[in-house]
Amino acid sequence: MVTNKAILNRSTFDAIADPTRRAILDQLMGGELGAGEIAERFPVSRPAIARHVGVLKKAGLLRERRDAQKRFYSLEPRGLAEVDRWLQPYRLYWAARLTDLKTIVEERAKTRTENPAGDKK
Amino acid sequence: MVTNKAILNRSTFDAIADPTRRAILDQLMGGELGAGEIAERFPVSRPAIARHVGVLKKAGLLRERRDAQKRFYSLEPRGLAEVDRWLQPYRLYWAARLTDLKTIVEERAKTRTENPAGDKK
DNA sequence: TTTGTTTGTAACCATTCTGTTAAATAAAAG
DNA sequence: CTTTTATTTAACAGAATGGTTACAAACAAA
Repeated sequence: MVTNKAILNRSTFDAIADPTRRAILDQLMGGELGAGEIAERFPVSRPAIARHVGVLKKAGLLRERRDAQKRFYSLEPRGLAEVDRWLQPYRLYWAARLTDLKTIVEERAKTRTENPAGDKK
Repeated sequence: MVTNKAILNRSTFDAIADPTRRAILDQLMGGELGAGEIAERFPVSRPAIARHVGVLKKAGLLRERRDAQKRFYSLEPRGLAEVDRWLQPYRLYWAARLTDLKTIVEERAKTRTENPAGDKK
């Protein structure tokens, strides 16, 4: 048994795997939204949205604020930062095209990986 | 017949949602690997790995090279670049909030978007 | 051609999603 | 206290996912 399982928080990747949940995050980029407002923007029932929101919340991708019965949700992007960290080493492969090479350079400096194919700032 | 339902048009996000598939990608960072070599590294059967590889290939995350019966797989990072592009706007969020402020200050010292509750309707 | 090696596909099964409708919870309003 | 508003939770059906074993296909070697 290799048990190469938990490389990092599984729930984050599961959370963003679903297109509806990604769309919810996209909507929240415009700012905080109430639960009903979110549901209105999708062709599925409110309970379905409530559960999607629950998954996102559990994955730490959004924040909840309560006011009376209403619940407002906003982005908590630290969870996505985890995905970003996972992506980081792969970024070396297409690094030449990115405009923001700073983090790549830093990453490469500490982890002496393969060929340092010409990177320039 | 039986409509091979295992491998349909799946998004990149679905492909990387599975921890085994992410681990396969991680293994391939070390360089090209044969199908059998990949399977050896995991506690699941070869057919299971073959299918995971198929999903990754379908998602455009890896490339296949054939030599006799053998098949070698290597990273095709353009697919992950797609994830990176999706992540891009969110990166501004966590960057502006609390992570790696040094980089932020240097890179985009002016765009300190703290975005206060914008209800756009 | 026959045999052995390597790998993918088919069929099957258990488990996990995702969506629905109905009921429950919580707080304000009347 | 009862009703209205806002939202989640419960229960369930149907589809998708991921694992297994058995079989087929492709190719090299004998």
